[in-house]
Amino acid sequence: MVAMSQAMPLPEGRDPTLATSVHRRLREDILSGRLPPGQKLKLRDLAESYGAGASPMREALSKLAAEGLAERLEHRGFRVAAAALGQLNGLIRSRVLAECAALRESIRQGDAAWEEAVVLAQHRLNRVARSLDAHRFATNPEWEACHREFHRALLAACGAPPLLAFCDRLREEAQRYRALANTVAYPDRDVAAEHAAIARAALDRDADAATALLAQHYERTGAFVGADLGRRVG
Amino acid sequence: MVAMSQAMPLPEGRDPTLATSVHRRLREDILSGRLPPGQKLKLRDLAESYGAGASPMREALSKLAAEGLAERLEHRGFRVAAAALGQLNGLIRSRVLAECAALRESIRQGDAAWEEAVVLAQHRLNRVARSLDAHRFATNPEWEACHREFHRALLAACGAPPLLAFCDRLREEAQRYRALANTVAYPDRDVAAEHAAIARAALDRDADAATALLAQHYERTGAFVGADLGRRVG
DNA sequence: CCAAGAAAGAATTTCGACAAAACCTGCACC
DNA sequence: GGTGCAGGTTTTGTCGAAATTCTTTCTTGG
Repeated sequence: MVAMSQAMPLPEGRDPTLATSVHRRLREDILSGRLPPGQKLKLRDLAESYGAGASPMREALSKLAAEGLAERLEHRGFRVAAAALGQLNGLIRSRVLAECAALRESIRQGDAAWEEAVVLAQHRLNRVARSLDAHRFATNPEWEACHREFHRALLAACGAPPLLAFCDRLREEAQRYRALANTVAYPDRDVAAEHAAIARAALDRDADAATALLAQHYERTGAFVGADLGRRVG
Repeated sequence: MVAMSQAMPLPEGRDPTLATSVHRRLREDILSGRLPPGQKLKLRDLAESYGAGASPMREALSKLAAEGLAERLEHRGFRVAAAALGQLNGLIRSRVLAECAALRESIRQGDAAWEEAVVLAQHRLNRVARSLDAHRFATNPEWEACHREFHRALLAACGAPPLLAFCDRLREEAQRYRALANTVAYPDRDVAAEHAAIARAALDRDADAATALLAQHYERTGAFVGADLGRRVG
């Protein structure tokens, strides 16, 4: 009964509007790096390639611009958001500050359910291969999803939904930078061990250690990506 | 030469597009409370009242939805974002966490220019009346602007632009809640003294004291607004 | 030869009308 | 008496073309 009354009147994404569908696809293309930073987004071409009119396209672009994944130039159209070294640094610093604050609060407030969710997320992350190919690095979407869930689980108990949404957005943008650099960067540090250390510190309610490890985790990744980005630009 | 080359090719907001113009006005109407939370936003009515077609209106609404000031319901149009007590609490907690993190970093990194900017912003805030009317509370836009600048100046040196942008957004949303409750709430606490205390602690590089005061500052305001909101709803 | 200006070309933005979905109302039926 | 279904109505979402703006190119004068 409950299931039915939930399934029928709230199908959520039952018949997504063309604008939102295009928005999702376009976002995916930007995050994956298929649309490179700075690329001009011509309405005509996009409309043709995505099979939509001008209105839904424009709506999607406007939304992307509000999310920071595209830039809008008045009367000059849209382009994919730039990806410069300076912006990467600001992004990483923001991530460290925001996530450490959320993690500290999560550790302070988290209950047993939160602990279990962290344990579970870490377990699932460990059971998935990071790369689809054993020799060459090829991003595994499933690992990416588990990775995201793990980090979200850590912060989930902070009781500040807007902050969590912000962390999600930063995570997305960071994923974009990683995708832009990933053909080269397959650093052989032990990411799983880092995750384990963070999880343990969090479960031990050692906020100082957990936040320090988390900050290190992000700054290290940022250094790799930044090095590759810098090499590519100049 | 330099002045001319700066004035001509980068007039920034020279000829704002109709969509952005409408977006600004609509946002102002939501933030000021003229459009109450939950209000249905019918495209036809809006288009008529703002003197624009469907396309720019829809684009503005889409942007507002991405910013969190409006909600989108697929195939069911838009409505002004809700303003419930639970959301207010999450908002305040987010503000406290994000701004305290930014302030701590700002205190760690701020140089002499940052100190001077803080002093200046506080001075300017003190010279403006908080209410336009001495007897009854009537929001003074100039005071609001100075208030915003003061809090921004405090965080400005943290070196994390995305985090600052996030704080701006939270500040806006908080301003909306204040506007929704302001007919009643003219608490006679000494806000100027609170600001002075925060500024002094920051300039003394006492991060613990400064963040504690800042958190108290927001939580106190939140308590007032929340009390009024609760009285109105329940 | 270089600079400034006009005109053509291309792109963005906006409008008005069309199609599709949701909503409301009234009616028959269990 | 309430439920479910058909009708019309309102509202949203989409398309294609017009209007405006930007960009580029070509010309003209110094």
